[in-house]
Amino acid sequence: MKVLLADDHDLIRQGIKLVLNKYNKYAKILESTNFTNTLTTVKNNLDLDLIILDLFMPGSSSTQTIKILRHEAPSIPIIMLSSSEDIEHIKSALEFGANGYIPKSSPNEIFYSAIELVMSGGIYIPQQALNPDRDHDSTIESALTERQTEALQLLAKGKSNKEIARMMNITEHTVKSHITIILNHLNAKNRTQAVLHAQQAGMISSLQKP
Amino acid sequence: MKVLLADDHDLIRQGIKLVLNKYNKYAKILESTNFTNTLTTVKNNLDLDLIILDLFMPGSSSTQTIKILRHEAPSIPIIMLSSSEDIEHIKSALEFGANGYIPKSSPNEIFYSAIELVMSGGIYIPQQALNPDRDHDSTIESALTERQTEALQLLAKGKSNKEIARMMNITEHTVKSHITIILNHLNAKNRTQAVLHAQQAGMISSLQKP
DNA sequence: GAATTCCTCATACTTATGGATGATAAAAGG
DNA sequence: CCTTTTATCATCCATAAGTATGAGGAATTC
Repeated sequence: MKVLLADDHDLIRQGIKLVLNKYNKYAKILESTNFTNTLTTVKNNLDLDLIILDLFMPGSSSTQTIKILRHEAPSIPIIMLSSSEDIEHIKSALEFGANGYIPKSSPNEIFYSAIELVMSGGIYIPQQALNPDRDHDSTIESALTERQTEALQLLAKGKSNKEIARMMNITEHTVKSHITIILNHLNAKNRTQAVLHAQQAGMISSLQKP
Repeated sequence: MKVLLADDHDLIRQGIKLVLNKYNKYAKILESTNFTNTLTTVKNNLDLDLIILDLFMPGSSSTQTIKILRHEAPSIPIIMLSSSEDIEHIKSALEFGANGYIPKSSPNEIFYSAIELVMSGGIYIPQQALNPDRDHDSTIESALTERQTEALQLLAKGKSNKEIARMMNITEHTVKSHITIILNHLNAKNRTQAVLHAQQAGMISSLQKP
């Protein structure tokens, strides 16, 4: 297996190399740290099995990079890497021909799996690219108290005030009090917006069932 | 982890159980071998983490099955299984709300990885399901009509009925008509749930700011 | 001990949502 | 031509959601 690792951060390249080596002990790993370097490496190694590409690399915009690489090597799978979880960039990367996108914050298992699937010809789209990210703590979050946060979690499951009241063992009145504060804090005009904003701010625990 | 394994072939269920057990030693695996059985099991176990569904099972057509299951449990990930690699079937399965599709011929590693990724919230699309025009067909839409879909998009931005009415150039009455149908279709009790279910089903262009 | 914050509950009111039901017109398809 | 689907609008009604305002008790902080 021959992989190109295009990222300008030494540390990250190091980490990925470890993962790749676990995935395949005999993987041949090429590296590049800027755009021109990446491009020439690709041109000279059209037998690459995979390109792992940082979203932000000196020398070219992310979409441009993908576009050009796709043109040079239409059949080599490209996995995008990014520390930021900027949704627009992810979207355009996938549109321009990337085969997968992996947030750098992904646990190793996800990383393995995504590489495996993309190498086998599939496309992997992570949760974050579908629903806005939820990993970084926000300034808004600290503004909500414990009970308010509890209410928000239930709100974010689509529960009604009555249901929330029952589940939190308080009256509907109190729920309304909480919700009003939540709406204000999230700058939302109604509960649906509150949920959306909360999702965007990463304030909602991810693995819950409605 | 609680998984429903819906397949009428003993052998296949056996094999999948092995894979699942490797994936998670303590996975609780339910089984069903026909459509009605599958449906009741789902209804009685809305806390399922995953449904693995054979494309061809006695009692219902494949798309119908997906459709109905999606309706009953809009937020449970569904992975389709199939021995045929009929592209049309794969496509319609994905269109009707499956979160992933795995050919039975897949090597175990792919199988394992796909389960992992779908469970973590992503969508896995295998090579077979992709045609030349990859940007056009990746939209996962449902049986909602055009105007209903439009309304849903606005709903999913947290807009009120009044706002939706203004933006769609119709009366609030009509908006309500649309929304009522949307709620039914998504098996949601209120608009917030509708948005959540639609997000899960991949029915919203979720890359938009609220 | 006083002030503050949080949680709780309450009343009263306005507006939003959602369901039931039905009518009309246009378009599509047999 | 007839049927079905879709989109539109409508009325009536019940319930949900949201706002304003205040008040009491517990815990915390100053």
